[in-house]
Amino acid sequence: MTAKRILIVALKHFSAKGYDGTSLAEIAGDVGIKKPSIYAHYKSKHDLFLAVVEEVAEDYRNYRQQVLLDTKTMNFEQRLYCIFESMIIYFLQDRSKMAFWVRVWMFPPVELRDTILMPWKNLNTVFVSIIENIFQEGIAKGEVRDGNARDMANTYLCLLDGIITRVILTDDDHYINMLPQVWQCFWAGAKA
Amino acid sequence: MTAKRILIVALKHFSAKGYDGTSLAEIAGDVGIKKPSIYAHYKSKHDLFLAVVEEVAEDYRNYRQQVLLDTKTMNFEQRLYCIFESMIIYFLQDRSKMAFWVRVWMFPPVELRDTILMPWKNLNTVFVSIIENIFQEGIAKGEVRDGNARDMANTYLCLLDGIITRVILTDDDHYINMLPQVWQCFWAGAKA
DNA sequence: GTCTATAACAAGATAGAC
DNA sequence: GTCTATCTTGTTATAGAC
Repeated sequence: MTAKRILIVALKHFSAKGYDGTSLAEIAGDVGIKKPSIYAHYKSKHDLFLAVVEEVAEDYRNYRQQVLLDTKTMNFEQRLYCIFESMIIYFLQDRSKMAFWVRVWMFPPVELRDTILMPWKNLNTVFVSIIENIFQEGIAKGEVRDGNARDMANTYLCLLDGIITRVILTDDDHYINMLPQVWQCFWAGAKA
Repeated sequence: MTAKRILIVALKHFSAKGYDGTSLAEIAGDVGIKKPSIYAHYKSKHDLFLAVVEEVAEDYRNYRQQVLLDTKTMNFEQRLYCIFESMIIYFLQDRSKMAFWVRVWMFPPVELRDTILMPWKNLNTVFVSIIENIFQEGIAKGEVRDGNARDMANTYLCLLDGIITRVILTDDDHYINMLPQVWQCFWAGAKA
């Protein structure tokens, strides 16, 4: 199906050069068709971009849900680390997808900002709550030190974002290799 | 000086809409001049953009150096937290500058990628080393738990990046308010 | 230094043949 | 569904008057 091929190529271009930096002619050329043919599948550039966003968001939702399900029986540290690692691996396995993802959420095209950001904020709020609950259970069972579960969840997610941020800026596997050490620092703390 | 006014307005537009999403006509209009007048001060759009990058980088370099100097006499936790907080405050005090900064380093315009990223990588490497040294001293003096100083420095910087990332996505002061709690989580660890 | 006018071009989008 | 041809608009950039 041509529509799908356009979608895949569009993702690659949008992730590398952004919405404004990508032309439909480039996408068409890469697909092997001419520019006007795109309009047989998507009614505008906006429309194509939103389709890519939806595709990527759907994929992410499914993956995240699966990870949360697969780790359900683990103990707290194991589960938190496994979720942590899985999210990094998800983004690393397809750097185009990762770059697109981060670029869209941080710097969406102005005209589409509200359309795009609304569902994401919800997606994020849900995730904070889930992680918070895991910390809460950990505290209740004595596997996590006493403290505010929401603060811990936010720290956890900031650390996750930070690693993803730095992974985007490097081409090597430096940050995936030091994941266990970073986790160890978070888990054990810095205090003597 | 008109050149300076153009620079300030350009920063605002580039940070909100990116390089490709900003036209010289918009900038000129906001400054109160016509589009061709910009060429009396900057020889191209590239040139103007690079001037903004240099301005922002210079400001950041100076600020960071000052912070490192001002905190030199503090004890380790105090100093690490103070640097941490200062960097967040720096970006919060001017959200335009923060957004521009992050956007440029994460998603520079493709044609300027190499020009822009080379000096930044160096800027970052230096910072990692400085933070690593502080952790190293902390370990030596027993104020920081025994461990790898470089890993701690990387964790520290990932957390910093993560907070900045999340601050960009929210309009309120949520993340600056919970800074002490996030720091507490990092410093004390999550382990029971 | 700033302006008007304009060149030169690339972009998104549409019409209509096949 | 894909093409060629075309429209319209917006872009960077320059020429030359004031």
